Amino acid sequence: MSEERTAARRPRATMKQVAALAGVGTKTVSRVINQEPNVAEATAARVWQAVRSLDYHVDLQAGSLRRADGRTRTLGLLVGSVDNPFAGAIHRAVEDTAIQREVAVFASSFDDDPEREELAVRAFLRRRVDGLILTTVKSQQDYARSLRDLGIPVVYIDRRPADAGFDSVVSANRRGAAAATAHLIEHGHRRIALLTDRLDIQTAAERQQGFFDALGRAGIPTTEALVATGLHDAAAAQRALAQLLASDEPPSAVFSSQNLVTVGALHALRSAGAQHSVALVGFDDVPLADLLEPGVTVVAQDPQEIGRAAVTRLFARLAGDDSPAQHIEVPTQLIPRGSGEIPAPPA
Amino acid sequence: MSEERTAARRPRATMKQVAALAGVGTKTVSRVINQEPNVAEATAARVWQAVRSLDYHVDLQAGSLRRADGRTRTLGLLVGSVDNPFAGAIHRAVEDTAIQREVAVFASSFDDDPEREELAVRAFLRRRVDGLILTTVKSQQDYARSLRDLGIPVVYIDRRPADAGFDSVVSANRRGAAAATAHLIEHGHRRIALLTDRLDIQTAAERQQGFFDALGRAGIPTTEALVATGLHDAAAAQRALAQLLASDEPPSAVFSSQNLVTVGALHALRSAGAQHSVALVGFDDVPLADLLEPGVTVVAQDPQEIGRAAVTRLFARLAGDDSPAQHIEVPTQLIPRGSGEIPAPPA
DNA sequence: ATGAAAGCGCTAACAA
DNA sequence: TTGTTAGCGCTTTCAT
Repeated sequence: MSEERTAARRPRATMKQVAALAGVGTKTVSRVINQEPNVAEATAARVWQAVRSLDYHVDLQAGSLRRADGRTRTLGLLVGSVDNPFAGAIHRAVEDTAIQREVAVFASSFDDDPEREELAVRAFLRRRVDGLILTTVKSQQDYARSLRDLGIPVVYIDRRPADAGFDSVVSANRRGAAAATAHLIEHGHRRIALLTDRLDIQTAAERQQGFFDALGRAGIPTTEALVATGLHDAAAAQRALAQLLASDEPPSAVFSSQNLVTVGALHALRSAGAQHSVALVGFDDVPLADLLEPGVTVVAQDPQEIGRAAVTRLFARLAGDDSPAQHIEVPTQLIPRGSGEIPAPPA
Repeated sequence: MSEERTAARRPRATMKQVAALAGVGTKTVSRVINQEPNVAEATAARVWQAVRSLDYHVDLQAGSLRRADGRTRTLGLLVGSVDNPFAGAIHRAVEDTAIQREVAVFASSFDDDPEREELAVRAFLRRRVDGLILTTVKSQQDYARSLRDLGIPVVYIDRRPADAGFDSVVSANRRGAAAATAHLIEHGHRRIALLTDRLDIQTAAERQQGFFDALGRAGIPTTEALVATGLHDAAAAQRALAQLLASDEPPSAVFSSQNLVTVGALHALRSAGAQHSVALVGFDDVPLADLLEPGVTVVAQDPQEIGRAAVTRLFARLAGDDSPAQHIEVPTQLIPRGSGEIPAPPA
């Protein structure tokens, strides 16, 4: 029988035990642990000694139950999927700021499912998070009233909520998409395909608008555009573009409005041997885009900055900032790498 | 003055208030909220009514303070960086299982810094997580005794801890690296460069061993190998390989032992115009590897399976499984895509 | 500088 | 089926 498994499972030491061992009251232990003033150095030393000897770890949860501000030093982050590089970069930026303030982050994925959005927010509430950074897909955030009434600050990222009274940080979706499309038009394209996600997802809808904005400005009738929507993953995007490419009047250029969709489009172009003849601009950067042949031209987002701005806003609210809600738009950047500069074939 | 900001900040409703409104005792509310048996349907209905009308959300933290098992329904996950796709896939797999059990996940990044590993574990302890899934970089997990004494189950991922008494789930690092190297040798290479991370990182050390295993089996003297270590990001890897390629006796093949290192190597090869002449096999898959020219041959890990196996193990421990520690090795898979099949130049 | 007592919101144990 | 009381580990308040 291994020693490990039969080892006594000692329960967590409590502040009371530490106090007893150090020969002080619990409040003094509390003062020492929380670095409050007015503790004699010798007393503090005895307390730390007892802490070490009992391997004591404070229970922050119990403390927050009684603490005046009621804070749990905890924060909830909801993203499409923690597995998506866009979300990963945001998450990291949020964490980097949170950790400095000794705040822990609950991260959840919701796959753009309205029901899971609701459930995730309620789960965060039951855990008494101090604040939230949320991606939303619902047209109405019905839980928003609860949050406001409870005074729990929320910053929306990537998409804006129905209620403009909440802070938000989003990319310049419409303008970025228009810039991407205009870039293709400048290279002579008129027959441009739009590959995009479900239109109930705000970013997809806005990027579609930007696409149409650019067509309109160039006087290209909307009817010439080839629009495939509802593409929620790379495989769907690949199928959709493959079909368009095989049609009688295939597009000479493609605007893919999201990172996974771009990946699908790249596969479709490659399968059709069209990567050097059909132009492509993607919204949101993809890894190794610069090493492909041709390089993938993208309108890059700045997820790191989105996360940073959001968490900064959140901590400002937690510090008592009650100025009007800010709606931050993080600029996108067109990065030409080759695929977007393929000219249209002569008419 | 906007109505939103002046809105009354109503404090959280308590169970007591719900009980009062429903005209029942708090224990009855508790029973209803927790779906315990022995509550009349009519009573339950009145309670739910009160819950809705007060917008009540139970405080799980307060509950766990008194609950017999003391569980917080919370779990800590420590990874290199939540921004790395390898970690993202693991995280997602962990979350998918956790959410089914209504367990929330704290995710932290530690950048392979031993000090941050220590701090992260202590932060998790103060939050009273029920269990931990940890990546480690320390040679000794000095916090491990605390965890065992406290009876907090831990599953290590990606790297094994010094104490074999803990469960672990890792990739077949040594064998996978040997397979990658053997693959290059089979294609005629003898002068092979190894690009790897800091050797105090266990995975880097094991993959180096695998590399040497393969050289040894092929009778290639170690002295012929070009080894660059301490490469912790893509930029460092790129610089290191660029230097090797510019030397008098450049390698004819490269084994890069980690995803970021592979990305750096790809850039270096491209810059030197050597992507079609110098062979490359990477450890851990990289996004779009199949679309590069040539495709990137890799020994793919299965992060999704690592996460799934780890969280499964963890929940088993939480359910009382006290069988001996399991050390799971998740197989890797060599995926030939072109870069690893470039033959050695004639001697 | 220190400690005693009360109580945060909940669940356990027991009583009715 | 329901309610009452105590107490989880901590911080507050107020005393000394």
